[in-house]
Amino acid sequence: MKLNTKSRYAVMALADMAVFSNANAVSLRDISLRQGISLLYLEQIFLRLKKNNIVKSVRGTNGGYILIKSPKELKISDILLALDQKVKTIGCKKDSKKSCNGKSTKCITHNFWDELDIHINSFFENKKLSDLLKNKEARI
Amino acid sequence: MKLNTKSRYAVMALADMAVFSNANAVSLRDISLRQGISLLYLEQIFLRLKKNNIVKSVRGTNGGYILIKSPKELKISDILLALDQKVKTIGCKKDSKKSCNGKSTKCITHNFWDELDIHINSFFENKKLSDLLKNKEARI
DNA sequence: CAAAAACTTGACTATTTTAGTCGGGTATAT
DNA sequence: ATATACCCGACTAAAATAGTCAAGTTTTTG
Ligand code: FES
Ligand code: FES
Repeated sequence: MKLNTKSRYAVMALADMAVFSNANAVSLRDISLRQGISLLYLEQIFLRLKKNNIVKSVRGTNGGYILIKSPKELKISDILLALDQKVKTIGCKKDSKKSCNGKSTKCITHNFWDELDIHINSFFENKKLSDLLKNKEARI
Repeated sequence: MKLNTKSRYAVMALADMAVFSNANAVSLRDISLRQGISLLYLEQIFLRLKKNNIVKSVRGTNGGYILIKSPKELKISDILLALDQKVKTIGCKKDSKKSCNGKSTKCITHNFWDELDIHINSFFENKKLSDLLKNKEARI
């Protein structure tokens, strides 16, 4: 039950932006240096963040990325969604007629996994990017 | 963010046992047929459940497995633990001196992931196997 | 204008993890 | 005896993941 690194880095990078942008664009190069994440990897991640309207870009010298929403408004669930990091603890589709084992009825554990998904998703729904910044001592 | 099938099948199989055992041992063959899980795979799973004292076995004809605790007492977290399905949403070790990016201080997001782990683990801690059986209509 | 900074994009690959199988056991009830 | 059912380590194919590469385009600044 692990989160993939793409999502982890995305949250990390956006948190970095929230701290270090002073209404300026933040370049991936700077984030890469501060957070120790590969620049090439960040590019790939920000491509998706941009496509999903989490950030907007400024090209050219002194360019970089800018958060579209304020950290107080940006939900962690928005970030994960942008990276296709769905919280689906099992493969069985909620709306499909087929159960996880190919039978026509839902299996004995189905409702339980549904509850789990809701439990986890609500955590991400209720957390804002700004919530991560509260104890700034923890920052690098 | 997915649960692996081993854990999923383990919960499913144990729920099956809770429903169909009448103080008798339940054979893997029966579980396999009822739940549509490969017998060979079940054997591998129950090996671990046995080693971790979730079930005990009865060999020979009419043998099978028996739940050690009652479904009311068996926590889902116990089951996951038996299968090494740790809920560790990131790789960073809690107690280690090293952060996720190799630096000596904890990264900006560290506490957040810790909270997430606690959130998910408490869900599994508070659910008992018997909780899955409440709406028996859902069973196959 | 030239050059550097920085974003854009798709494709590509090595590694790791996962899911599931195989083969050859051993114990026990009837 | 023999069928049933647990025991156990090793093995493999397929999928997911993490991360790289190559070849751009755009904009600022000297
Ligand atoms: S039918 Fe949905 S999890 Fe089994
Ligand atoms: S230091 Fe623990 S998650 Fe980054």
